[in-house]
Amino acid sequence: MAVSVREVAQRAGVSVGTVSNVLNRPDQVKATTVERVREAIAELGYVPNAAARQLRAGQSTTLALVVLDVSNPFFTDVARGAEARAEEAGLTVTLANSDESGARERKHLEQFETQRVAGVLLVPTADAGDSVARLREHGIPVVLVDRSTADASVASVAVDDVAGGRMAAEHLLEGGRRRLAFVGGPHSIHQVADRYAGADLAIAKVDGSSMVRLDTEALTLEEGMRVGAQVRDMVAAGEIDAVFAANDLLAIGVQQALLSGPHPVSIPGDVALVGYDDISFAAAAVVPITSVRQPRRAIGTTAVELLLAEREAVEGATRDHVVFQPELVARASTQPS
Amino acid sequence: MAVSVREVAQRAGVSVGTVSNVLNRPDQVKATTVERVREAIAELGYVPNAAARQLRAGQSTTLALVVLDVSNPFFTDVARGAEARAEEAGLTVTLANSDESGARERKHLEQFETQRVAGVLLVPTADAGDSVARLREHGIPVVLVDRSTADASVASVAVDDVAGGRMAAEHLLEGGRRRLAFVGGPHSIHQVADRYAGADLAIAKVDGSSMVRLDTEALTLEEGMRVGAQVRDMVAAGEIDAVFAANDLLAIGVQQALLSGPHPVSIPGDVALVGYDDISFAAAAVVPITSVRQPRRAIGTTAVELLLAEREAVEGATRDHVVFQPELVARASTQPS
DNA sequence: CGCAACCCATGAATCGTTACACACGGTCAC
DNA sequence: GTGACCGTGTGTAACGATTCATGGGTTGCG
Repeated sequence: MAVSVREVAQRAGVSVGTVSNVLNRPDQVKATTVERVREAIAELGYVPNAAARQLRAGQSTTLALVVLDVSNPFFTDVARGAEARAEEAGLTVTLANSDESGARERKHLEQFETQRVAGVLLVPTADAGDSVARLREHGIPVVLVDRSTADASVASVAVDDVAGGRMAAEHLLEGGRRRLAFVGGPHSIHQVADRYAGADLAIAKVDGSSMVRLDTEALTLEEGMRVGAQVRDMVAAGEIDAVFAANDLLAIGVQQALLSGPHPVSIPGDVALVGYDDISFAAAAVVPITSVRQPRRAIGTTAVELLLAEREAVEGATRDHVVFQPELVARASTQPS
Repeated sequence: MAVSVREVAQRAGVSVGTVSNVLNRPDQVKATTVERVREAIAELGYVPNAAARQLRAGQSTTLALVVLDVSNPFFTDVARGAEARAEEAGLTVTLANSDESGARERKHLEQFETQRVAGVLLVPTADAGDSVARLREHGIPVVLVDRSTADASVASVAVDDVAGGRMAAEHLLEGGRRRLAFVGGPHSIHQVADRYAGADLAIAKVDGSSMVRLDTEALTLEEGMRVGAQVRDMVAAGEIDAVFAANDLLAIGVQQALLSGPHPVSIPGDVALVGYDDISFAAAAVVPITSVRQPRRAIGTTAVELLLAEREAVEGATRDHVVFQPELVARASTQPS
C-alpha cells in the first residue's frame, strides 16, 4: 500500500534525495539515473504524497473559491474562469458552497485555513469580515469576489452593482413603467443591497415613480416562486407594473408564478420583468427575460490574477480593486407597454 | 506565522503530546490542563495543520466527487446530497469537473490520488476504467455514480436510464407521435447510450414508429441550440414529430432554437419535446418541458453511504449496486397532438 | 602531476502531528 | 509491605517528501 520514495530509491539503487531530485529537478540528475528511477516509479506504481510534500513546503498549491450558491450558473461560470487561470499558474481550485450562510462560510474558511491553502477567493456573506481578517493575519491571501469592498487593504474584483441596478430601473422607467417592485434578499447580501440602491437612484430621478421592496430569504428559483404569488396579486390589484429581481433565478421563479395559477398575468403586458446575471436560462424562459449581464468568466480569471499579485504584495500596501461594468440585455419581458 | 503545537505546549507549560491529547481526546486530560491549553491555543491563534495530521494518519478526511458538468443543476444537486451525508460522517466533499473529458477526469483523479482522499465518487466518462482500477489498487475506494456498471466489484448508484428512456418514448408514442428524434451525445456517455437504448425498446414495440439519432458533442444548452436549428428544419419538412433530448439542458436549447428564428415551429403542436433530469428550469421554460425526474439528492447521499461501506468491505467481495427508478413528469411540451 | 572546478549523488535534518511506551505519584486489595 | 492499577502526563519515533551541506569522482588546465 505504502509506496514511498524510500522503496523507489531502494529499487532504483539510489538515495531518496535522488528520487526527489528526479521528481523536481530532473535536469540536475544524470540521464541514465533519471531513467532508472522513472522505471522504478512505474514498476512500483509510486504516487507522491501531497500531504508530505505540503507539510515540507508549508503551503498547498490549492486555491479555495467560496461561493454563495453552487447551483447558480453565475457562480459556476465564475469558477470555470478561476479554474482556467489557476491552472496556468499550476494551481488547483476547490469549490465550496456557503449557501449564503455566514456559519457555513466560516466553517469552510476554517477548514481551508487548516489546509493552508495558497489563497482564498471569497464571495462573502454579510458577516465575513472577521473570518477574512483572521485568514489574512495567518498569512493566507484573500480576494473578495463580486463585491466592491470599503476596505482598501483587501483586494477585490466586482461588478458595479449600483450601476447595474440603475440600468435595470432606468430601462423599466424608459419603457413607461412607474410602479416598480424590487424582489430580492436578504439585503445583508451586498449585491442585493447595491442593486436595490442603484434602482432607487433611478427612481429618485423620475417624478411619480416608486419602488416597493419584496424581500426574499435567498436568491433562488423557489423563493422567486414564493414571492411571485404575492407579486401576482399586486399586479392584479394594479399596485405595480414592473418587477426588478435581484438575480435571474428569482426572476425565473417570479415569472413562473405569474404565468401559472388560475389568473395568470401577462408579461410584459401587465407587468415588465428584469433579472440580473444573464444566465443562459434567462433567455430561454417562457418569456425571455431582460437581464443585466456580468462578465462571469472574467470575474473568475481576474480574481485569480489579483490573488497571485496578493501573494507578492507587501504588508499594508493598498490592493487592487477591479470593477467591471455590467451591460443590459433587453428581451421580450420588457417590451414597452 | 508558524504557530504549531510546540509553541502552544510551551505557552501552556505542558508537552506537545498533551496538546495533541487536548485536541483529540480531551476526556483523558485533567480539566484544568485542558483549560490552560485551550487558552494558549486561543491566545496564539493556533490552527492545526491538516497536512501534518494527514501525513500522520495516512489518509485524508476528504471525499472527491467528480462530475461531468458543474454547471448542470442535476450534478450540483447530487453534490449537495453527498455533502450533507458526508458531513454527518465527519467528511468533507470536494467537487471537481471533468467536463465530459476523459483527460480532465484522469488529471483530477491523479491529483486526488496524491492527496490520498478517503474516497472517490465518480460520474465516469467513457474511458474511466483504467483510472478506477488504478485507484482501487492503491486502496482508494471508488463508487460509480449515475452509472449502473457491468463490473460487480465496483459499488455503484444509478438511476435506471434504460427505463427512463423507455418511459420518455412511450409517453411520446402514447401521445400519438411516431417519428421521434433522439438528441444527445456523445454516445460514449453511458447515460446517453442507455436512454437511447430505452427509447429504442419502446419504438421497437410500436409498428410504424421510428427514431433518428441527432448527435451532440456535449450535454449543454449551447449544443442543444446548435442541433435545434437542424431539428427545426426536420420538423418543417415533416420528418419528425417529437424530440427526446438526453437531458434538460439540451431540451431547453432545442426549444430555444425551435421557437426562435424566422419560421418558428409550435410546441407541442408541430413537435413534442421531452427532456431528462427534471431540473427546475425545465418547468420554467417557454413551453414547460416534460421530463424524466431522478432522485438527485438521494443519489448523492446513497453514493456516500456506499463509499462508507466500501471502506470496510473486504477485498474481492461484490459490492452494492443501488438502482433508482426514474419518474416521468408530464408538462405542456407533450400535450397530445 | 596537482589543483580547482564541476557534476552527481548522498543522507541527515526538517516540516507538524499523533501514537505509544513509559514514568510518576497515589490508592487499594490482599 | 508488595504489587496491581489508575489517572495524568512526558518524550520520542514515526509519517513521506524536500533541502542542503557534504563528499567522492571525473575532467580540465596549467
